[in-house]
Amino acid sequence: MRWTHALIPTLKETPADAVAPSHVLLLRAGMIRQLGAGTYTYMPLGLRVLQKAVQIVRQEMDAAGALELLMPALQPVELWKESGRFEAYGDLLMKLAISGGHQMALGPTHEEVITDIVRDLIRSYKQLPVTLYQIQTKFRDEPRPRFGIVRTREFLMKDAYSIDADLGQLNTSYDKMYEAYCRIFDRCGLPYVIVEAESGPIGGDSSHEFMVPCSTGEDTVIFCGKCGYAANQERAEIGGHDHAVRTPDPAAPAYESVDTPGKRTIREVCQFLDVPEQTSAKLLVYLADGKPAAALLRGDHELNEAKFRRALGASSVEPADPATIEKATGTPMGFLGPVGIRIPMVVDRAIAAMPAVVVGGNAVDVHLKGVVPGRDFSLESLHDLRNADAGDPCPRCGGALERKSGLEIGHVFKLGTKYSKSMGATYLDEKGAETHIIMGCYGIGINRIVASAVEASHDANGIVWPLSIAPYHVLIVPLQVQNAALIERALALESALSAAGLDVLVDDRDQRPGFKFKDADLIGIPLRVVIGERGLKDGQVEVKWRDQAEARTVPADSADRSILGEIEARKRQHDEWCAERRTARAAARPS
RNA sequence: CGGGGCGUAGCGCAGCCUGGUUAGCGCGCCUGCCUUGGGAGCAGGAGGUCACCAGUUCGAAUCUGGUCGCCCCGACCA
Repeated sequence: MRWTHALIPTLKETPADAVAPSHVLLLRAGMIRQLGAGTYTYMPLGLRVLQKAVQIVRQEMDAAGALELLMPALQPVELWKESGRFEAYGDLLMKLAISGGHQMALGPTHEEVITDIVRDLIRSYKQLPVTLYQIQTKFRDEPRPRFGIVRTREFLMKDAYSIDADLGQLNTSYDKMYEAYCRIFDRCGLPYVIVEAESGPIGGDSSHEFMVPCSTGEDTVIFCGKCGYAANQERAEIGGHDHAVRTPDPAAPAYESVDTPGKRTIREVCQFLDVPEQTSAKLLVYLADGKPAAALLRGDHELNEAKFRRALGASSVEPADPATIEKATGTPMGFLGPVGIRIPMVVDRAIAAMPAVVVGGNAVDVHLKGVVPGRDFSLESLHDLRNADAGDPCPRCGGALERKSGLEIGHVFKLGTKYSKSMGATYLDEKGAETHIIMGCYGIGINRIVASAVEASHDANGIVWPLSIAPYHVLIVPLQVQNAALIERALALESALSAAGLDVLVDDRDQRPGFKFKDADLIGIPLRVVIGERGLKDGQVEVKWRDQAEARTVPADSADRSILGEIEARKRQHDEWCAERRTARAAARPS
């Protein structure tokens, strides 16, 4: 492909709206172009990267035995009402009216559609297990699209669904997908980590997310450098609770009531009373399955809603609004406390380790000082309720946890019978008994493969694509394009390399060398071949890898063979690395 | 949905506060000359409903009100 025919609109200046490295560089490299908030065009160069990622995903899904199909993005809302997710998804679901006044939705995911297919077509245990997948555009009315193609309203997703007869089959299907994901991201050259993820109210015994650590990541990963424990902060447990409960000091004085006019937040109260936030506690009121319930946490800690939900045994929790709070407790928000509270309360373990706390007085403009946990309020319902954070003890080994941000590129998830029950998907087992099918779902954000590759691999000059998903393998840069012999040589080299199966771009623009080199670095094609009059005089062309500082020269007459050799060697090296990782995973897997 | 910022040429911006010829600058684009190994130089040129609507005014990019759009922080995120 010649650059002059390729429509690669590179930009020298950084577009003002772009902040994240992947956003800036993909725009500047002419790979994407914004249409509106959360909607992007993939220009030819960007589309090539996307399609290479698609191809890798498809190959590994097929190799794992999954069957590809294609479901409609346009779905009847009735299906969503049937599963109960019409309400649960809320505004995130894009709805539209079609002719005849019918309500339709643009699919944000396809559990409902797949379950609808399966309940008709799967009748017998003999048809199981089966895993189906598709690569398709998804729609979500994101309240806040951001970071370029990281979070958009329309995106390309590979979603797979395993259909199994029992838990044993589900575990096998899940493990296959897990392994396929490792192979996919290994092949894409992404430095991913696998973390335990919150599986939500569905339960299910496991869920893992594949994360690429980077500053634009929207998730927080909590990990232990000592034992390798890693979890999404939504999921991460906190260790070392065994000895934390403290006996109330019998000599402790009674608590006292203090006036705190207008001081509602922890910060305001603590500053007003001149005490550290770690010595205060806050009472948060939620609606758990519609009924008020409270969580008591240390003032500087964050509530983890999933832990709270599990502690209450509820299927959903949501923050109560101020009016509801006042109605349920008799006290407006800002002055709530555990002493004499009238609604069910669970207490975070950290509270039990405190000798005395500052809390709300359950009356306007009143807080209480010197309240003793276990004496002035009950510690019967003690749970791990807060978000783990850096410095907390690891739940496995007790070492100090650390945190970093990560970009979620894949998620594997055991659904169980959530959809087969709500939508009536059953099969007949060996004994002729009607049984609910068991499902798993597995997603990969294809666009995020592209974004995270850039986040993980770029420098001051531009993108450094991994060979496997680079838009082209080789960029040939003829320097003097008016020199017919030189251009001819460049095009001959292109033909030879293309014939050998490589993707080749030729920068045939009539520009100064510096200009072309800058663009070459920006778009990040792995191997650059410079053909100039100077080198050609000595029968040499220059070869330089994007990820290496130094260029080398090779004889021009055999340039095709040496370039092919270099690319093949790189590929082989990467394949071997992938194979080693596979072997290591297989060895680590409990049989 | 709350807070903040911004909308002037394909991109980056100035002008607005203090209304007044033909709305400017840099990059990019077109033509020519010149130059040719890390985003050159000179000359000429094309490109604008100043986001939109309404108002104030003799006169609005500029002042007022409204609408829309975009970005950032937060909330939210199967």
